[in-house]
Amino acid sequence: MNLKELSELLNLSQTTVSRALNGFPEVSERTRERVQKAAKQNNYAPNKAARGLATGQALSIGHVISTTNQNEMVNPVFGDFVAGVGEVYSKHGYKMLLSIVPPGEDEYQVYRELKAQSTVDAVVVQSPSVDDGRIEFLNKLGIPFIVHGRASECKVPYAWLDVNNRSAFVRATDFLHDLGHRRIALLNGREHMDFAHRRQQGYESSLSSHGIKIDPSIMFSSDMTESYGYQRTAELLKSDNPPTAILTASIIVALGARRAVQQAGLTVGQDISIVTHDDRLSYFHNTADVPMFTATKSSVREAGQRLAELLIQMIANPNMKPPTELLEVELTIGNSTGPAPAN
Amino acid sequence: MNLKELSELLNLSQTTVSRALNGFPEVSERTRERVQKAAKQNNYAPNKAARGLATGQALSIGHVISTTNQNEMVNPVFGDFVAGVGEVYSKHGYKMLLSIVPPGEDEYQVYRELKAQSTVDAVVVQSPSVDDGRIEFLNKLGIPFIVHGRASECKVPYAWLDVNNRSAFVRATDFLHDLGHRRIALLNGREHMDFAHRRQQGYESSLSSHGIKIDPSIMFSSDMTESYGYQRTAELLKSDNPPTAILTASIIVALGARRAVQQAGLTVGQDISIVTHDDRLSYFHNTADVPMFTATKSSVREAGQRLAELLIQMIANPNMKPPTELLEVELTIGNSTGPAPAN
DNA sequence: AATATTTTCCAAAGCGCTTTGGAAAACTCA
DNA sequence: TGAGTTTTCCAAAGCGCTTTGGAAAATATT
Repeated sequence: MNLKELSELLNLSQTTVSRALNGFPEVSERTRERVQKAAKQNNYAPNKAARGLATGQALSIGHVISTTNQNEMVNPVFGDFVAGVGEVYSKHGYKMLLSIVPPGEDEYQVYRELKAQSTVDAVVVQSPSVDDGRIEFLNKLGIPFIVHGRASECKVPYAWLDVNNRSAFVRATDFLHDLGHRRIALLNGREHMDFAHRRQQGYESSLSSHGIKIDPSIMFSSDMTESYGYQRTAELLKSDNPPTAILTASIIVALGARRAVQQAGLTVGQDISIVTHDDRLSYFHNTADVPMFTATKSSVREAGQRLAELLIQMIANPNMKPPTELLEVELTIGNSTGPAPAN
Repeated sequence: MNLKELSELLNLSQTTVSRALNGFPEVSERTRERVQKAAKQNNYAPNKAARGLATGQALSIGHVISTTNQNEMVNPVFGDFVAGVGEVYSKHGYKMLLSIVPPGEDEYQVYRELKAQSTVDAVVVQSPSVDDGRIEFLNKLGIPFIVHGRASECKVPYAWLDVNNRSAFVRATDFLHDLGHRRIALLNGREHMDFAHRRQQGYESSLSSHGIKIDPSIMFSSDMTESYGYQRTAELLKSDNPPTAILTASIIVALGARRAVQQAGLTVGQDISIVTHDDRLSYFHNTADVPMFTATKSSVREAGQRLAELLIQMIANPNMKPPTELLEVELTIGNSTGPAPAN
């Protein structure tokens, strides 16, 4: 069923039917109701391509995921982020267009094509690195976009929504310091990723403000896997001067760290404290009465929702200045921390 | 730059330019090269809406994810599956269209709209339940689709690609039996999910064939979270008649189980054996020289790739009978299993 | 009753592409 | 050389929608 058929069925012109459905004022309520009812009954909906062609809008938002950079899909955060974003898209009639860049192909070329083909109205940039080139590129290309995270070294204005990773890790480190910990290890994500870079800044800033010297030998940076948490922690525990506390970048890493601690016959929260960042992923409920881990929490799903809202505002209002938003984390005390051992 | 402008630039008709770019034979090689070069230089690509309108093809494939059914996005497998699928889509010029159904809204209505609007050429059905209604619905709706998994109770023919979950769990259980284990617990996924249902069948079938009575008190079914693995295992270990081996549905659950075992002061692979299914997610490398867990392995990413290829074949060839494909798993021996304790 | 104003509707253009049905040009062959 | 073939190209229709510019009908104003 297309517009022509529907209008013939109703003995109306295509214009009137279109206007009735799109809420234009120059059609009587009686007619509008009649049209809407018929559309529903006949399961009519305007052809997306035709509508897009006529209006110049794609009603789609692009997410380009590169797998050459293997880290992207290592990202367990992806599912929850997409769920948050997509929910809001749906409410506003937008579709999410996911483009996976196969290994060996050029991510920028994908953006160029999206632009040339008018496939999307805007794009979302995920997992920015410290000096992410996509921001400058997309600005030049002239396609509206928003970044989930930031790129520290990028000084031009652009739209972003980020968690305050720096303050989160300041607070986490301060918290451990208050418990008497003086030797605190850091199991960070890859350091070229902006979020990891900022967390490290927070960690170092807190230590410095308490007069503790920064010791690169207990600071690590890697993909955030369980075995990474396990390996580094096991090594640390065996070292000459083991830490009394560990700061990890994700629950997965924290699980690995905990495994190493237990295997060493020590108790988490007594012999060794662990604080982790927690993206509140739906399959890691760190939310018992007393949570498993003391954590800086921030829901990646809610971040996605908010980011989508900002982006849709930008599309509706192309001349607005790029919005930015910084989300603060919540520090929740769980079972994984306690006073530094007397020693 | 659109087709008209490009053709004027080249002093050719739009037809000729279009044909040159789309590989039609009735244009000379010299002209074709000239056109292709100009297109590249001017960064021309055909407008997607216009092309879709003219050809009747959307060049998009839909994935509809319902969040009312919270389990879907709890699914940590999502990211890797999408990566596999998307890679293949890209190679064939397809885009992936992700539609998140917000809580409280009707998933079927989303499919109806996709159909009415001709937004997609086909859809992928993920995470089918035992009696999944989507299969019958989509058959009636008349939109090509393929299921990742199967629906045991659905008897009409439909396209699917699945892992042989039954045989996987037969093998895993047999393996434990061969090691002398007689009391084997099952930490399954939600039982209405088809994959979980089939795994349970495999488990039960193996036990029965060895004359072991099935004991529902050591069989569990839940969302596959770490704390689920931990809780159930902790309880099992405290029970009167604890198992000597545990079969888990995912690495995440296995990690929880391992935590409980260690906390009870026991050793995995000695006091208690664990076998898990492993979807080979990119952020859980269970691939050391000797892997952490003995596991039935099957890459969800590769499954996605293969499934995408099947679906694209179906689109190209609408009358083919629905393809089906069953992937066998690999059983790899890791550190988490050993002979049943003498006792 | 005649005119002005508002409400209600429509015909047709245009969005950018593909594709049909030919025409012109170039080439064969008798 | 003239008729038939092939190669090379084009004008124009059509995909299904939105939207412009008016016309007809209904209502208000003098």
